[in-house]
Amino acid sequence: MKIFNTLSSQKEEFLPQGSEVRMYVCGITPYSDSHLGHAMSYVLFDAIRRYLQFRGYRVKYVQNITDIDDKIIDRAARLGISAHELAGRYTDAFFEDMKALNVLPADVYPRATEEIPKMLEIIQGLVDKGYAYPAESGVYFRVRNVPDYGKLSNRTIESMEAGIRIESGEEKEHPMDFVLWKAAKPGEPSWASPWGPGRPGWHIECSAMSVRYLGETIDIHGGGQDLIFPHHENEIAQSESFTGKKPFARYWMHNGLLQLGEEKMSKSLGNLITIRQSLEKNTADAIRIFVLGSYYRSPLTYSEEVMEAAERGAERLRQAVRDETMGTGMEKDAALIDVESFRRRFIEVMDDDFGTAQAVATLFDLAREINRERDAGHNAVQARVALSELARVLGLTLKPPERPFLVAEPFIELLIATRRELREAKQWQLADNIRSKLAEVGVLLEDTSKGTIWKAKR
RNA sequence: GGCGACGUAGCCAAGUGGUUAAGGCGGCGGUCUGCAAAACCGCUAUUCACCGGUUCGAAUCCGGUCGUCGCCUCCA
Repeated sequence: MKIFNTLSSQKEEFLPQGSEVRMYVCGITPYSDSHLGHAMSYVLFDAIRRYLQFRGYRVKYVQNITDIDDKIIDRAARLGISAHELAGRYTDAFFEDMKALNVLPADVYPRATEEIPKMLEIIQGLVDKGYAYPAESGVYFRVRNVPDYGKLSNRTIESMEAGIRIESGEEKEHPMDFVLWKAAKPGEPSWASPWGPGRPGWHIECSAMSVRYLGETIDIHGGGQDLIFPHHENEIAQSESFTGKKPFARYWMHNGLLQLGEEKMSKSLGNLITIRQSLEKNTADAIRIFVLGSYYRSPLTYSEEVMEAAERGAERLRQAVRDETMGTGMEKDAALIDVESFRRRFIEVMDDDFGTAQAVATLFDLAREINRERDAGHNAVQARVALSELARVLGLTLKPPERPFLVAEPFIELLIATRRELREAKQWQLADNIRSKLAEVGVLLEDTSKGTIWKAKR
């Protein structure tokens, strides 16, 4: 298996340290609803995790929740609630979104506010070793003591100095130094520390959680490309300085960013589509096909049209696995489909840095084979089982979408029965009328050899 | 300005030195159907932004030009 490692800028053979893959993916800051950019990242890493398990690895997956930061504090103050309450609310919403997207839960979701002791331990260690220094406004990391600072984002301290503006009142020894511990301002939530009451800086939590739950060297560290600098660069600097062990993470994986129109979809720009908005119009399978239909390191542009295409594709796969359309008198599997070759192809493309786009294409090809056999009167059971199984590795359920007409179902069935009688009496006009009227209210009928089936139009 | 990514059919998107350039959506024609839908079959890029170069051979490597995007500040 090969993985593109941001650290080396090339594909490397994946060799985990042990039988259990230790994986850390940067999580959210819960101050508003999560958007499709988040969905992209977490769907991807979910697929990676599922694939590693499919290949026989045990995986320990940790994802942090940054439940204290400037934006949470600001937003909570404006709403007149506590930062804790606000963060809790959006963390719950995030979990709901993930569940709806069929993202498997992480093994641990550590929250920043619950990991303060470990952070203080690391900060103290960094101070003791001379990698950090306290000042009035907080404790800072001394970037110049790290000779290889910039190795992940491919930049040097010198090259960055040019564009840096030094703000007045800065207490930092060097403009690139970053804060580990922020001294509390009046009215802000704070925790006691040897340097006075305060709260953690942004990067320290990931180091603390990573080390605590996964050890000093982890296998895979993932996140969006927007985190490469400064977040992951600083994580490396502080973690490796603290533990004295390199590398902090053996494989750094970064997904490309979701674009909306001409720009990146992001909270700060405000041009976003939330996961729940998207789920109102599209199924989770469609969103996953949209995300996994291209190479994860490339940027992906959202549009209604592309989502619609993904939805139709999802429907096509569902059609192939469902058995309502299979006749009862069909021959069972004449072993006409070489299921193993599809499985091999799936593994081959996924082994090459998680080629999900080609994996999805493999699913479509298998679906076509299944449909072809069905048309020829063969019930390709094994192939359909394989399609479901491989789809599940990508987190696709291929289950029919929820039918939103629960109460109306008996009436729909009644209309279908009436229409059947009309068709038997060759009252085509009336029968067609029922079909088109139902279509107008979002119920699509299909007359198959086994009878009429219906589905809800999304 | 520095670092990085990218430009493949109407749209999305694989492929990164050598058989007919994956797959999805859309479109057109056909099969099936009372008609549809779904499904299947066929067609839909002699060509991979442009210009040079290397090579027996390049979408794939090198140089240049044009264009798009990201990061360098909070962000998946």
